[in-house]
Amino acid sequence: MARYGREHKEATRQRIVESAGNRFKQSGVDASGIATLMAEVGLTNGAFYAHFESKDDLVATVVAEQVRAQVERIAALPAGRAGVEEFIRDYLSVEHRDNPASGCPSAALLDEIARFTDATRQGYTDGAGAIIDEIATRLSPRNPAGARARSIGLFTLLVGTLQLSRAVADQELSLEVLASGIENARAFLR
Amino acid sequence: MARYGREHKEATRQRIVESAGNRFKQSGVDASGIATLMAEVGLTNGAFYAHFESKDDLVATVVAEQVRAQVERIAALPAGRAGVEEFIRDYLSVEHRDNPASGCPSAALLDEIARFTDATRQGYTDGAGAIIDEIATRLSPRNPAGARARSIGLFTLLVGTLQLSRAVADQELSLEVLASGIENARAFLR
DNA sequence: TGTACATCAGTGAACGCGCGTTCACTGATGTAC
DNA sequence: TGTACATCAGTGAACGCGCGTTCACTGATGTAC
Repeated sequence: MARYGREHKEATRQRIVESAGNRFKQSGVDASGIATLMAEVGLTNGAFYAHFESKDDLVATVVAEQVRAQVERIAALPAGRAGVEEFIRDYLSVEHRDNPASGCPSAALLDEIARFTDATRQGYTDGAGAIIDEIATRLSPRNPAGARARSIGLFTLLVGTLQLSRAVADQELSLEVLASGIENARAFLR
Repeated sequence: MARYGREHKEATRQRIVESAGNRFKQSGVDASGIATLMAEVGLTNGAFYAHFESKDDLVATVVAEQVRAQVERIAALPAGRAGVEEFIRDYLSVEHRDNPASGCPSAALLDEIARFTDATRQGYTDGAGAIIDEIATRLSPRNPAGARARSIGLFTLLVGTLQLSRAVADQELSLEVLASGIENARAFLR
């Protein structure tokens, strides 16, 4: 339709990436069709290919952007272990459990990422590495390399715990899983 | 075609459930079509509906069967903590990482299970509860209830660790994740 | 023992549907003269 | 200042395809007489 300034197309692309990120985390990638995604940002299906080569291209972009955002969320926490404590509480909260669309992409998509394209997995890998580094630095600012194993343990524990709390149909068990997770995660602070 | 004894239909159904289980864990549920699944057991698409009401019905059956098999694998381990140690080593092995089709359904499917039907999630919940009980009994035979939090922690750590090792594109990082996981998992034995 | 019939697991074509992708077109705006 | 044109983000119909599901049919076997 209209002709816009140079920044307009980039802004539209960004809206697609963000909306798709929410939708992918909520419903899974396979269940999120292009036409639906585009309708959600107020456009029609055809416009998609002015922004992305293919759905795989979008998936790679979205995964990279989502995991980058997760890195930033961690980086924005208070310094040191206090920040990690806050992270654990937020991560294993009922609110996070019940709102995958705005939550951590690893919790929502990790087992699917192994089945995506190499480009997508590479983008995820870079972000996962940054998350591990960020947590390790907070666990042991003087010797982050020595805290890598614990950092990986804390991260995988959080992801597994949130996934399990979302999967189980029993509300009581779900809450027990979250509470146990907080307890278990704190052991990694030592 | 032929008319068979009473046990034949049940055997065919079981072949579908097992083959679908492998396929679901390998490629995901959405990427596994009925016609392909049936061809894998040497039948045509139409025969599927003599065995299951719908694909959702199959998914519920497969998830319940898969998680039940995982419970049995754990139950078959040596008694006590020695069994849990063996479980950790097997679970976080390169072989398990590279063969999702024959591996743990939680590692392959956990984030998707949250998006399945209530019947499927209920079946998963029952199995997950049995896994948690089984591990807790091994961690603390005298007081399994007191070991529930650690049992949940160990299980979620294993699932998250294997998922991450499968997702990352970097072979070195993947091995580091597995090695760290073994180290971290052993902390739950204490 | 031989024949007619009932059973029913499995066949395979067809259904409507939504998928990812393509493409000729639109039309509001910025630019050139 | 006014007009003609180029730009290009977005439109929307159409494509082939595989999906889950339905259904009239097949044909080898067990059973009844």
